[in-house]
Parts: sequence; structure tokens; C-alpha cells
Amino acid sequence: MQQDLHLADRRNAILRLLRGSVVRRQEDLVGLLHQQGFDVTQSSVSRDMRELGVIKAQGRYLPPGSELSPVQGDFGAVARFVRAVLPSGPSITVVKTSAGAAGTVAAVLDKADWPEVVGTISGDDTIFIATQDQAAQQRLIIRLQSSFRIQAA
Amino acid sequence: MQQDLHLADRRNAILRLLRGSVVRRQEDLVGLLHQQGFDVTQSSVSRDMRELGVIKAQGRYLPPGSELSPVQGDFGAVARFVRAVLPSGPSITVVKTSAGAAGTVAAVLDKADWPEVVGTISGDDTIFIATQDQAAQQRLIIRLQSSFRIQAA
DNA sequence: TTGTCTGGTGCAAATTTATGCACTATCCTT
DNA sequence: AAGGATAGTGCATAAATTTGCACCAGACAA
Repeated sequence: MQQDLHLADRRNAILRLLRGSVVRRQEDLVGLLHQQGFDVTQSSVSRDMRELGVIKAQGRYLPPGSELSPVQGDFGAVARFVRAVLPSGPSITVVKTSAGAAGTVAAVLDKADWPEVVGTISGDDTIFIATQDQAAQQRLIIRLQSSFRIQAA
Repeated sequence: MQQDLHLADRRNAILRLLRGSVVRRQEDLVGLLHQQGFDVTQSSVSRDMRELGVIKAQGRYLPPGSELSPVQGDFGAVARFVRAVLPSGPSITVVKTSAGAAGTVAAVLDKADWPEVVGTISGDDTIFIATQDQAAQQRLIIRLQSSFRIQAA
């Protein structure tokens, strides 16, 4: 199939468009492609998406390589300060952060107002989180690890 | 909203399920959740997805942190061997790979049979790709960078 | 307690996305 | 040159996801 310029060009255009603009629906892409002279229907765009390995996240389409940037709430912003999440006994969970960042991270946690959290206090690089019991603690840890994308202790 | 155990538990369960199984439709998730005792409809799952920042790629749902999806075709498998993509004049593009990997990478490229490629030859850690003209070369470079997820030269 | 307010939900309808089928242009093989 | 595969596509339709609306339960203030 050497010389199917149309298809190849269109797919490159799609990748470029996804990088440059916010595309929420395949129809949007159809419109943008039309502006650039590509006469194509949503059907083909749907197939292109699959072929290119395009990702849909937070309600928008993103090109394959793009880092899952659009963070998740405020967590993405502080995730890099979090060093570890460790249980201490059945109801206390300790979050270690880089120096001076505990307050910032704790603020985000407080704001999140998670149901399993009874209370938190934070020092310079450490946060103590109290949960009602071990079950809640386990849920909390799963959630923390997920939110900050860290590996299990 | 302190103590909405139901919702919090369900969302943690969703994250766990997404990590452990291949979920292609929200209905699948509804089924899995039912098995675990969560009585919920697809509507709520849809909302959970948005809230959790779940990603949909290659036709399946993935938890937020999960690193860039299960490769795209064969490219994912060899992407880590690719060191750089550089233009040489208006029609030759050079791909640098780790020692000994050029052949493997070239094989994948040949198999892809991209329209803008006229021909390729490979050494031990270098691949030369010939394109018809500069326009094709540019499209090729964009495509290579996208496929191998490397930053522009 | 009683009246408000708010978050979470299901239902059903609207919107989006995926796909079966038919058709065309090309490429290959003979 | 002819016949038979194949890829790419649009159309129409099926399948999947999102969303407006109404309702309900718990939290709060008076």
C-alpha cells in the first residue's frame, strides 16, 4: 500500500491537531480536518483514532505519547513532593514528603475531604493522617498511592 | 460529606478493578461491581470515571496513573532502543538506536510500510530512511517522533 | 423538630462513537 | 489483460457514554 498519501497525511494531521487544540468529539476533528482540506467522515476518524492509539482522558482526545498531564485535581501538582506512604499501627498513616512540602500536601488532602480521614497534622516533611480503623486505613492508603502514583510500600 | 463510605469504597473498587482486569465498557464495570456487592448503575460509573480521571485507550479503560498504555502495535516494543531521529539533507532521515538494535527497529519500520518511505538500510546502531522529498521527510519525522515518543531534535 | 440545602443517584433521552455492509480503486498473480 | 485479493471509505445503524431532571437522604441552622 505504498502511496496512500491521503490516509497518511490525514493521520499526521490528526496527531498535529490533537497536540494543538482541544478536541472533545470526533466530529470536532472532522471539522478541523475539513478546514485543512481533508474530506472525511466521522467513521474514518473513529478508525484513525483506534489505529493511532489515541487516548481519551478527562473528556478530550490526546495524542499517544502525550504524558497524562492534565493532572487530576490538585494532586498532580503536589504529587512530586510525596516520597512515601506508610501505615503506623491500625489507624495512623504517615506520608513523607520532600522538606518543607508537608504543609502544602496536607492542605490538598484536607481540601479533598476524603471520607476515611478523621484528621491530619503536618510537620515539615511528614504528615500524620488518622483514620477510624484499619479498614479505613487500607482504603486510604490505596487512594493515596493512586492519587500520587507511588508504588506500594 | 464525611462518611460517604459507599461512594468512596466504590471508587476505590473501580481503581482496583481497572488495574486487575480488562474493562472495555462501563457496563462491564457495573457487572464486576455488582459481584462485589456494589449496587450501582452505569450512569454513576460514568460519573466516577470522570471524577477519577480514568483514561480510555486502545478500547479499554485504565486507571489514572497507569503508564502509557500497552504499546501501539510493535512500536512500543522497540521504542526504548531508539535514541534519536535526525534529518540529513532534504530526503534522508537517520534513526540512531542502541547498539545492535538497528536491525530490529528497521524490521518494525519496514513492516509498517509507511507511505512516505521509499526505502531503508540499517547498520548496527543506525538506520537510513529515504523519502521522496522534503515534505515526505517532514511527515516521516513527525511520525517517527510520535511512534517512538521522543522529543524533537 | 422542622425547613433548607447539597451531594449522589437512577431513569430516560440526547449525544457520541463503533461497526456491518457494500462499493471502489489498487495491487498481485497468472 | 483478467481475476481475485485487499485496503479505505461512506452510509446507516447499533452500541456505548453522557447528561438533564427529579428525587431522596443526610447535614445544618434556626
